Amino acid sequence: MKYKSYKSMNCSMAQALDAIGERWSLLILREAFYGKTRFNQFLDELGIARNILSARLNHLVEEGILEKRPAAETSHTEYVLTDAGRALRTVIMSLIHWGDEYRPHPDGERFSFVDSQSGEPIRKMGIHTVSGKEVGPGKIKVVPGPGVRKN
Amino acid sequence: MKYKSYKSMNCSMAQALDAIGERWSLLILREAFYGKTRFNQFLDELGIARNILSARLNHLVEEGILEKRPAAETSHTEYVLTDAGRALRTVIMSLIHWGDEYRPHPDGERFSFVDSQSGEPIRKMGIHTVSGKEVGPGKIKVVPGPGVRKN
DNA sequence: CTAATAGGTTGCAATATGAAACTAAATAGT
DNA sequence: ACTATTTAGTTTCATATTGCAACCTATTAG
Repeated sequence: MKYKSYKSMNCSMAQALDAIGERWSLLILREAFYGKTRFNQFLDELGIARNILSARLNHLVEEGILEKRPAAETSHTEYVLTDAGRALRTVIMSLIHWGDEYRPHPDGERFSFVDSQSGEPIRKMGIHTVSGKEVGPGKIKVVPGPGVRKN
Repeated sequence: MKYKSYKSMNCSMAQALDAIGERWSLLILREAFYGKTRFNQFLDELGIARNILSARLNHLVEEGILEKRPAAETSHTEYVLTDAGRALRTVIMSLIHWGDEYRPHPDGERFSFVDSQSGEPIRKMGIHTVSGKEVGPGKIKVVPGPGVRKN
């Protein structure tokens, strides 16, 4: 991480990207969502180089997004999502929905998602007001809060 | 984009990341959402190098996310979001919300967002079923669709 | 006890990024 | 009309990151 870091920017998104914006990080996290936990599982699934995978996993652990620990009953290592990691599911789901719509697979949807409790399908990600009304593109107004600083 | 492309992966998210996953791309798009349209506006706001900004803008145009055109009344260039570009607002909003929560600014929220029609605040991004019920972390089940191919 | 698997590290070539200098065209000021 | 400034880039070069392959060590399986 010696390319210019986004950390100095006063922007939540820049902070997020500093944690997960490196090449491969989100794909690793997607696999973690799909239940993968081990070094070689990520390796096989993604076709990423070993040294890069190692660097990314370490970074995600440092950032508090994954936890590294010995797997129960064995001395294998496993990487599991923390709360902060699981909270990235909205980012991942948004990217998947965008890809489904604008970069579709010719044969149809690759995966769909359902609520594991009710079995009900998951709805396309959208932006809503607190009262639940959908907010269309271009209808979002930005309001500066107390944490804005002008350089 | 001559690093190994994610295009060959059969995953919607990989396709999305191929379009917007390069360094700086999402920050440029955030500025576009905030209403910036011109080369020097992006430059001043982000502190990105000129050559990189140029490369990213061209790539986003190729990917159909921005449109490059002469601004009305002048011969200046402007870059504006296409529909596909505007559809990325869920990704951006998800990242901002994650950053607000897990990488907060000590003085408080940097920006908040409201529906420009009603003025009502925008709700934290979440995952919902089609009937509107919130789906918690770990409650999402993945269902393979017709577009899955096993390498 | 031996081979295979898991989880790495190291070295090197190929690529990407960042900073600064340089262009060229359009606009603004006098 | 002429000059200075702004806009939107391109080029060059040093530095940083990525990708690939080989190597390594500790566990587990047979």
